[in-house]
Amino acid sequence: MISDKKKRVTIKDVAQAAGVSTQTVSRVMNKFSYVSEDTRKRVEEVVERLGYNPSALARSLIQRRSYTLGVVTSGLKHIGPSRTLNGVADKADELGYMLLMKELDNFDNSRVGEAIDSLLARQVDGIVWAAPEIGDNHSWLDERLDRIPVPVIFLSMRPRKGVFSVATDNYQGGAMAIRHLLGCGRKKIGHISGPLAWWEAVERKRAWRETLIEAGLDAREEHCAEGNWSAASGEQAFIRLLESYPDMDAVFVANDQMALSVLREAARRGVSVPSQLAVVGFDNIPESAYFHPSLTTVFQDLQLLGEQAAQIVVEMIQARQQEQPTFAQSKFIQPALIIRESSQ
Amino acid sequence: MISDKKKRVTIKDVAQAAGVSTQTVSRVMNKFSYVSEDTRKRVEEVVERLGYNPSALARSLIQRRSYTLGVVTSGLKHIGPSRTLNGVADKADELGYMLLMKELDNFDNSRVGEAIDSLLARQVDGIVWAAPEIGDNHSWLDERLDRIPVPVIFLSMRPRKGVFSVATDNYQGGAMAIRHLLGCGRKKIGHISGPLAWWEAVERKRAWRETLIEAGLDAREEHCAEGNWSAASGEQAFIRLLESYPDMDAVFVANDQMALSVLREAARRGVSVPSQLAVVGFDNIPESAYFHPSLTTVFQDLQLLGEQAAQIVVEMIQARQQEQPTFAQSKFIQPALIIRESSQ
DNA sequence: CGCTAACATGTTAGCGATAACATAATATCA
DNA sequence: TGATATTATGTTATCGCTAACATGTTAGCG
Repeated sequence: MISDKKKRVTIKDVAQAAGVSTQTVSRVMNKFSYVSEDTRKRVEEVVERLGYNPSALARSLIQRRSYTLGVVTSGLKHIGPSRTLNGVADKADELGYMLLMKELDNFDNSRVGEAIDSLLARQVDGIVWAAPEIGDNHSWLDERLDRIPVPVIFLSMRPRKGVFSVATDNYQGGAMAIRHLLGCGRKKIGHISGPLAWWEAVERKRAWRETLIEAGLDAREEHCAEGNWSAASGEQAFIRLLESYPDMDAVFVANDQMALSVLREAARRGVSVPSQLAVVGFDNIPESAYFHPSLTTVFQDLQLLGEQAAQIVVEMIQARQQEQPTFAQSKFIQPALIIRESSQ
Repeated sequence: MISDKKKRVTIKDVAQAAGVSTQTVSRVMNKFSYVSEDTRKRVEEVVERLGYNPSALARSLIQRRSYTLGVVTSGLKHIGPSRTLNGVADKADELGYMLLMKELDNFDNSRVGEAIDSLLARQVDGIVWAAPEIGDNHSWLDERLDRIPVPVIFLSMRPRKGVFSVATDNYQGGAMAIRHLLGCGRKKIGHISGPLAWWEAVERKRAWRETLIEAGLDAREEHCAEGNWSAASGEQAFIRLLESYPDMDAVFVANDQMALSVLREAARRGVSVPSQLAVVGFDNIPESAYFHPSLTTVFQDLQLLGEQAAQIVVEMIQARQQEQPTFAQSKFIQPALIIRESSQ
């Protein structure tokens, strides 16, 4: 295989071949400026013939904008984050932006600065921070955020004053699940939470506790077990919960994967779902409709979450372009309860 | 919120503040060149103080390389493609590359040119084509590929002469599944395939047919039903298959999601798995270990697939840099059989 | 017919960095 | 001690494009 040493076709080559200035070629490529029909035709022909593809890089450099968004993700191997990324990608594409990705797994705060710098070095016009809030992994924000010269939007983050964010309304989702179980006549509702370092897990658990208390029922710590989102951890948590809360008649599980384990372990032990134990999950992964029994769950639209994030950050970019002020907002996306066999 | 109108700190600002030339600053930033200890200190201090972050854009322009890979993905909302992307991202990060993403769902070949151009316009050093081969969606390759001036590697594509590719060995995976079932004494093995426009689905089906024939057994068209990878389609396919092949004693299902439906539908109809019907899936999604019964499946390492792709494309880039020739190769990654309850 | 407005094109400068070359000071060695 | 190598720094010319300004040409109007 012979390596092609063909040089890149530049605007100069086109200009020369068409017998015009580079500026004229630039005008043809970017429309909306005075070029005679005649010249336009001629230039377009040359462009076609030489296969000219303008360097977005050079353009970004002079225009000081790249039509590129930076996306910081984490846990991409899980379905949730990749759904979100998909939403961001779709909307960005629709709005004429590309995505520059930075995966940031198990990160300590020291790697954050690096990640941001590497995005900014490439002139991204805005940043979508799609790594979830875990422990204090967003603490860098206080001292670093206002030194970032482009708009940033955060996903799945606890609302903060002066910061743009979008998240599923985890509290509402949890409350819906519990109210549904209450509506089905259940009174002893346990909870298998996600890892409580996660903001989202805390919110779902808080919804469980507060909704039960509002209804005048018990929500003690022994009625709850903590998992780490994985099916394996769900099994363990369920086993512990069965011991600490033996007469429980329903369980709200913080995600579908752990709920799957609950269904299986219940089947194994001859605990009948839903008659003896009602189960409600969270997420609505595609498989959950095909669990046995099918799983009642809280649907969160992560695709939409991503789309909204991209939309908002682009609006922020445009506002800044036009020197309009923007006002930080924390947006919530409402989840929906999907009732299936496991709860009734 | 007042918008910061602070200008970007450039190499010139640093040079001026430190009382040296921009070239010297450049030398300090890039190491490995003669700079006195004294000057280096001074410049580094200024860099720190002003918060200078060199423009990768400007550097890319003059160096004609961006340390960025283009990734073309498809179906990111599914777990498979995002696992692969995760692999690419991890390895790219490790090798000092960033990722410029282009999502290409339901694409016709006309959008392909656009996608490639938009990546090339941003000077990507290489391209990872992670959109699977479906129908003739790779036909553009013949006439376009050698006009792409950077290395390209294709994932999950039928091997082609003169083209770099990496894929799971789907045929081997299928063969493993069938041989395992034969080893368990099954003789009437049905198949639920993926959509046969997909190369991967075709390979798995071919493995089913040929392995059975090698063993002197039947593999007729009525023993097979086609799904579209989704759990819903799996259910339908299984129902059809039960009619066209009523005395089947095992079924090889082309992915785990469809296999999940098979397990559920079997349970519903009182068909006992594995005693009456053995089931083997493909993929090893995390949930499959927690199906009831747990699912025997063929594990394909998509993370590794992505990593290998990134690794190879970077090697190609380096080879080209040093004007070494490269020789196209089609690489296969071996899957592994994971035996669980559903087959024995 | 002269004056302005709209159209059409070209020229120059510069985005922010590095390559390539030039220069000067110091160190090393025959 | 002069020649050569090493170290340290600066100058100039791009990379490929567009902004900003300049200049000409044609059309429209009172």
